[in-house]
Amino acid sequence: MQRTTRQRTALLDALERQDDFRSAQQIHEQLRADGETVGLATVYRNLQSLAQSGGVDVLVADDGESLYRQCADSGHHHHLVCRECGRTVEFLAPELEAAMTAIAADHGFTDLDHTLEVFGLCPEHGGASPEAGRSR
Amino acid sequence: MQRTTRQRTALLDALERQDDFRSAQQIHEQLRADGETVGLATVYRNLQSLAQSGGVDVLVADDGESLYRQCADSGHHHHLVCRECGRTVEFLAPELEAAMTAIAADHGFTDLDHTLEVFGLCPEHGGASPEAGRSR
DNA sequence: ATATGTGCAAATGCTTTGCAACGCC
DNA sequence: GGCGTTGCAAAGCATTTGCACATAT
Repeated sequence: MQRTTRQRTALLDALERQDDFRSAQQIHEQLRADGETVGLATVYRNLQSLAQSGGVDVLVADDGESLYRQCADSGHHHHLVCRECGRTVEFLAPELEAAMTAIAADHGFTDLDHTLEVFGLCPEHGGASPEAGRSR
Repeated sequence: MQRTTRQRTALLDALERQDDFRSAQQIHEQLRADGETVGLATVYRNLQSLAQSGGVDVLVADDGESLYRQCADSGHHHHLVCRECGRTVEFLAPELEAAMTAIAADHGFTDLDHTLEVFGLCPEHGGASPEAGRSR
C-alpha cells in the first residue's frame, strides 16, 4: 500500500539533501529546480503521509504554515532553530518530558502531546549583529 | 489611538467571561449569540491588536488556527490545553526554562525564545468517552 | 471636525479534494 | 489488470484587506 513512484523517490531524495525546515511549497520549488516534475498536490500528499508515519518532522510556524524536515533521530525530540538561517539542532530533554507529564497528571489530563521548539540565533548569526530583526 | 467602541467593549467582555482558548470565529459566534452585532473582520482586527499589546495570549493550534484567551498571569507562562474543549490551565516551569537555556547555550545559540504548549484531554473528555478517538 | 473603527465583500495564501489519466506491483 | 498515485484545477478555510460609511473624542 505504498508504491515506489518517481515522485515519492524524488521527494525523499530532496528531503535527504535538505537539513533545514522547509515549507511544502519550498520543497516543491526545489524539486522543480532539480528538474523533477512533481505536482504540488503530490508533494503535500506525500509529506502528509510521511509526517504521519514519522518519516519527517513537522513544525507549524507562527503564521500557520507547516514546515517539514527529515530528522536524524526518529524518536521523540525537540528543535533548537536559528531564526536567521533555519539551522537546526535536535535535542532530547527527558527532564522536561517528566516535568510536563507531572503537571498534566496533576490536572487530570490524559492522552498528552506537546510542542516545544526553541528559537534563537546560532553562533554564525548571533555574534556582532545586535538587534536582529524577528524574521518569522 | 484606541477608541472605546461598542464592539471592542463587547469583545473584551466576552473574553473576560471566557476561560478557554477560543478561535476568532468561535468568539465571533459567541458575540452574535449574546445579541451583539460585530463583524467578523472587526473581531479579527481587535484580537490582533490585543495580542500585540499583550492583552490576550495567542496560541497556534496544530491545524494552524489561532486561538485566543485572556490569561490571569500577564507574565511568561505556558498552557495545558484540552484538545476537545479548550479548557486551559496555566503553569510556570522554571526548571524547563533553565534546561532549555542550558541546552541552547551548549550550542552557542543566543537571543532565545521558545514555545511550549501541552495538549491533552481534560478529565471531562479523557474518560471512556466514545467520542475521544482522535489523538492527532 | 476628523482621525479611527467598522462592515462587507473581495482577495490572499496554504492546503485539500474530486476526478480522470497514469503506472507500479 | 487492478488499485494506489498523480495532476490539475476547483474548492475550502482561516485570515487579511480595500473602501465607503459610521462614530468616538
